[in-house]
Amino acid sequence: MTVGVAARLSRYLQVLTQSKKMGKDRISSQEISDYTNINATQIRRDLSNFGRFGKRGVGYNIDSLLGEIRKILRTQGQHNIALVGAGRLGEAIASSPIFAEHGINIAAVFDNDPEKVGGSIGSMEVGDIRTLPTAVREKNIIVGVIAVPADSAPQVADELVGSGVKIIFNYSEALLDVPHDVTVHTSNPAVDLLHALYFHLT
Amino acid sequence: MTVGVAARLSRYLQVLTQSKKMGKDRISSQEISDYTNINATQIRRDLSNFGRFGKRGVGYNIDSLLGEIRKILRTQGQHNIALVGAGRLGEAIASSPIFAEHGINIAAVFDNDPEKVGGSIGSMEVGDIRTLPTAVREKNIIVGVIAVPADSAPQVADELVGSGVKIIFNYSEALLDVPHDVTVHTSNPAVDLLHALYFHLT
DNA sequence: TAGATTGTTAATCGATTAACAATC
DNA sequence: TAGATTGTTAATCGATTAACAATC
Repeated sequence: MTVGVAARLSRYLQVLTQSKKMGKDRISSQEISDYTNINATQIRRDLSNFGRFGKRGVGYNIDSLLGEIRKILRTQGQHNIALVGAGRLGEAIASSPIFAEHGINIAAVFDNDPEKVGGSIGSMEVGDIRTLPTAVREKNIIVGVIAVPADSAPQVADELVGSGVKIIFNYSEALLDVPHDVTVHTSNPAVDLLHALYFHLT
Repeated sequence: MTVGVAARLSRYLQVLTQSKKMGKDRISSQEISDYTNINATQIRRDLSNFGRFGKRGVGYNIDSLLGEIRKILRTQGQHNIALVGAGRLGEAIASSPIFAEHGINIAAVFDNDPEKVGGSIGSMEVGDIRTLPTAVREKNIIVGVIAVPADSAPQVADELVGSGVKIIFNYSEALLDVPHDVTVHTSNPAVDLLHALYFHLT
């Protein structure tokens, strides 16, 4: 499977999850297209790579399609992730239902500020960053989320990599140097905004 | 210009901005590639569409390339945006330097909670959501950022659209229905995480 | 000069789309 | 049956990559 297909399947998953919440029980490729801006033919083609999940003239059953896509993406189980940074952004991430909804469990929160260590975020205690390696090993964590200011981000990235984390979500604007077997996703709303503006102005 | 090219140019801009901060004054396509995971040939090809900005054997001058890309994306000036939601996420967004660095100015913050209206975020006063249409008109705002819980997001989207906003950044997991001339970018870290995990597990 | 890196060509591959028969 | 929507084909387009001459 290519990167593109997996990324799109994840987005279908979100639309299905939300549509289910809104009480719908079936959906057409055209409806998914309206929400994702992905062409309806592309959606049907992506799904038909893996089986015949729809009913002609009717659409897709939301529950059964959710199950099929989860099976394809192997996101049935729980995944533990570590959050580094107990500031405003860290709090916002920890309190968001977005992760839990997709079986992603924030298993540990860390900070290097002694003022914050020992405090709590949601129901979790903020741990000292020096206990990161132990937590990563014990809780089988492969994903780390960086929610610290840009100037501390490179050091946090080193610590995550040193602890054995293989996927890093970087919410700072810093550039991170990591080994080739580690994946970095940098999330920068300003960058997205720039190209959205470009097309608006054109 | 296609969507892809504009999106990539925006990412080059981020790498250049950060590299400049780190004191570098030139950069090669290979270095940009290391940070973005975009193929170096692709980067050179994207840039050479618009001119010959590099020096063979040397690379690109960071200052001059920054200027060229800003010219191409027309992001020279200031853009005013409206932020709706003065909770933890709203505060995190308002206090982040990411937007200011790219000439994006958070011109107004709104909330519907009377407890929060009149309070301040950074140096800005939180306005009543009912004053949104006036602010959008007076400050020439075309971008709205939604940082409220999913259940209020659809209503906020309606109010933004009604006020004349044309680009919405949605940080809730809600699905938004908007007219065709309005662009919605939904930012969902959990969705990104799912497909990152897929490739790790494979 | 020798080494490095751009700019560009040519070839390949995946994404996108329109169209429509199949069928619920 | 009539209407709707899937699954699939065929054609097109843009992205990606390797390779390398040009040139700093």
